[in-house]
Amino acid sequence: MSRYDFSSVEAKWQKYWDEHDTFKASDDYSKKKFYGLVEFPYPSGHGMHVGHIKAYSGLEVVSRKRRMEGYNVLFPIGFDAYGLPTENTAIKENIHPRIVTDRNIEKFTNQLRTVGFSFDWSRVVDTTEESYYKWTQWIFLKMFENGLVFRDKTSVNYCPSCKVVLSNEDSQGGKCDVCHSDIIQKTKEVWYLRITEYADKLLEGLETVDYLPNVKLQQQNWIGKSTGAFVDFKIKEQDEKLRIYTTRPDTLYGVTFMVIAPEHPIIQKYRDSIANIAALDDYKAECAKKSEFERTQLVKDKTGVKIEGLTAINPITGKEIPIYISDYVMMGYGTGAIMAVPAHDTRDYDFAKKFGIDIIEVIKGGDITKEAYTGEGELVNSGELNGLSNKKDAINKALEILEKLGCGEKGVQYKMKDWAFNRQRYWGEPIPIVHCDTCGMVAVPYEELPLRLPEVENFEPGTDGESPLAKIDSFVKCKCPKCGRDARRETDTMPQWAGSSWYFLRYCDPKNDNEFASQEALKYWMPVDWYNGGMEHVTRHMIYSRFWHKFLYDLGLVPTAEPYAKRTAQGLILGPDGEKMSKSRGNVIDPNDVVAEYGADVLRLYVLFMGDYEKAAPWSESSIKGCKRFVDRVWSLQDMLTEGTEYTDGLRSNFHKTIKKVTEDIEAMKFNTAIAALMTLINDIYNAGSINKAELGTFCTLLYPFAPHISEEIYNSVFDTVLSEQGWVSYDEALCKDDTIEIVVQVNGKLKAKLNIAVDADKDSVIALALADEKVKEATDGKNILKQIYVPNKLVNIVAK
RNA sequence: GCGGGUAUGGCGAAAUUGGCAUACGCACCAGAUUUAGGUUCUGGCGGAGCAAUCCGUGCAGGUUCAACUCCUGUUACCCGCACCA
Repeated sequence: MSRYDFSSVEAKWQKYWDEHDTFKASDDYSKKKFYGLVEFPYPSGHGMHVGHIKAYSGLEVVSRKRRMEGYNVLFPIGFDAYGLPTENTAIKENIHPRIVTDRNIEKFTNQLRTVGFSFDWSRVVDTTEESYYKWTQWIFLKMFENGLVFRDKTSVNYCPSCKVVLSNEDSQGGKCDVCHSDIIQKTKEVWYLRITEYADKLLEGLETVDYLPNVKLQQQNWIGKSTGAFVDFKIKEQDEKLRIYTTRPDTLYGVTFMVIAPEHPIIQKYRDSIANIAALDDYKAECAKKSEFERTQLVKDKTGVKIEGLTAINPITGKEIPIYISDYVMMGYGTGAIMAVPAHDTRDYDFAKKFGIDIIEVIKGGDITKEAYTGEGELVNSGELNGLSNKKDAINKALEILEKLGCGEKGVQYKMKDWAFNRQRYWGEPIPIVHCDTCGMVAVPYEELPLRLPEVENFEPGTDGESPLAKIDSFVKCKCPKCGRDARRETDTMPQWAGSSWYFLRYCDPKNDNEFASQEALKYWMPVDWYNGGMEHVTRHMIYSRFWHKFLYDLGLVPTAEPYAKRTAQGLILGPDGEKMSKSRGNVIDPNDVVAEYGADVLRLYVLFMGDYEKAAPWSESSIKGCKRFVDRVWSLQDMLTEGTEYTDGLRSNFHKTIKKVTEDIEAMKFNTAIAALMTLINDIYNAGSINKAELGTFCTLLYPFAPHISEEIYNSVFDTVLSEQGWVSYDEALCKDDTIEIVVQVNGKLKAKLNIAVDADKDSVIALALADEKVKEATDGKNILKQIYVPNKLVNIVAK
């Protein structure tokens, strides 16, 4: 057999699949279905790197296997094409983002096709197409209609480099998600989606889905539900109450001061009666200047200013308590005010030490002269709460007292905040709202959707966070849909997460002009049976899309409460240097180069063989050669081909075992060991010296999900039929076992001998055989045999002393 | 600081979940084929030792006939959140 010419074979089968619609999902809703979803890419100008290939290869293998198992498979792909990098390229090269997007999508498409992924190319979605974003706007208006959209003027995350307002999810770690600049806080009126309204549903829904434990946990932590109490403290000098949130109302007797955020409105309200208002203003201004990063670096060194002129009264003890402002209390969480219990909270403790405030122990167990005690213990110095040592009981009792006094109640808080939903940029979906002086905010009528993105000369954002759309008079000036008077259009656009929040629904029915997808299609295809993607999206895209989905579910527009039944994640491919792949490090591996040198099958095999699918692993230029050799050895199997319609005796159990292993490993995403099993099998075949037709057919089938091109080619040349149109192979559990088996004989746990025995031999005969062994005799000579352990088909252990 | 994870040959990694530690691949060594090899094939390959044997899964203990696997403690690295009251 001549050398394997991978490039012509791969091109041949890609053409065949394309022409025969091999991977097109059928509209026959009577079949059993499988919906496998991978995160659609953002088509950047750099093209894909091998990390994308790994991300898609997992479900690619599963999907190919599922089709052979008789499922109607939906395995779609699309492009999440709105976003800043495209717009920045457009500005730099002075061309329209549409052109940049089309160019990039073409590049990505070519790359994906070169690798031979079995996507249904007839269902491609592009979030920037009118036929798609029309429905993104439509869902937004539904939310608007249902009170989930609002505007608020508060402190927001702002990226000075990108010149946009960012959501909390987009500014994790105090850095901009797009350009990694430091985020600053700015007071601005922005749009919000009321995602917090769905916090409980998002949390509860996690109980019903099959996500990786890690994915669930990160979402739980991100939502960050905490239960506690709101407590009202009277202000001595005013007819006013200061409301705080605490998780430990049982420590109320230990409160020796209070802290409110520098931005707390009560300061403005009573500024005339605060003696040191100038000092408070100065402190507040200083805090505003600090970046998120600086604020978190100063954890130990607490700062703050005492308010002269406002004093709180402890509702339970009646004691007077001073109030401070400090930046360790955030306006964005709870009520922006806390009761400080320095004896039992490390932050309050640090603050009290610095400002010389009393520290009163109310929970026994620690040494509060040294540090705050945050553990559990018996309550002391706490009036009627004294003696309680169970935390839960103490909290309930405290709540009871507060409720009786009418100055407190149970409360729940979430770390998750409402979703800042607008960006001051061009390349996004226009927000379909009109501002009318008479009617306020008015929705663009549904029949006018899509509200098209207008043509612009200049995509540069304005200096003070103003969208480029604001400069287009013809876009901005409009009539109010309600009253017909002159009005202004909203000029901000949606964040890039909008389009990806429902794309999996569109795949079910991508060409529909009347609905975002038909109920019939949704009922059949949803939920997504298996979703695979990156860990970096579990607290952004996944939370957002689950929120949109749950909203649509509440309106009766989608059939399932959760969009994804199962979610897994792939590990990163690191550069050959072990560092994260990035353009700046220059360690990016281009899949096109790999395909050109080794072929698509080798690339596909290698990204799955390199290690545990869920773990990060560095790319190795030399290791990939092992996969290349394997593919060449597969090709050479044709040289040892013999006739035969059944497995030969010497290889029968090897084949059954390998079918079982590969079948199970694919389901468990253990692709590396599945491929290793195929390598072991081919070594066995080489040792046997020949392979018959039946065996080669099975081998090609097992290899097909991983390396479909060479599998199709060999199978086709041997059987003259097309492998991708055949079924999956089965195995017989009984035939996975050999007739005789090697078991281990140990004496006192140390390996002494190996025995070949019949499978399922009885205990007595095996032990007799073991005791007869020379080495065993030697090791047990002159000793008492205390115990004989026999694990069937595994080992014998003789315990002797 | 809190939460989660990982640690096994020179390297990437396996181990039926308590039962032969290192499958499979890379690298390396030896032999064969080849005019030649960044080809192919065969064999070897945890450490020490001539050997029998001993030691060996981050470290220290423990449970067990038997521990990479379970328990206690500890160290290092990675990821997520981070003054969340």
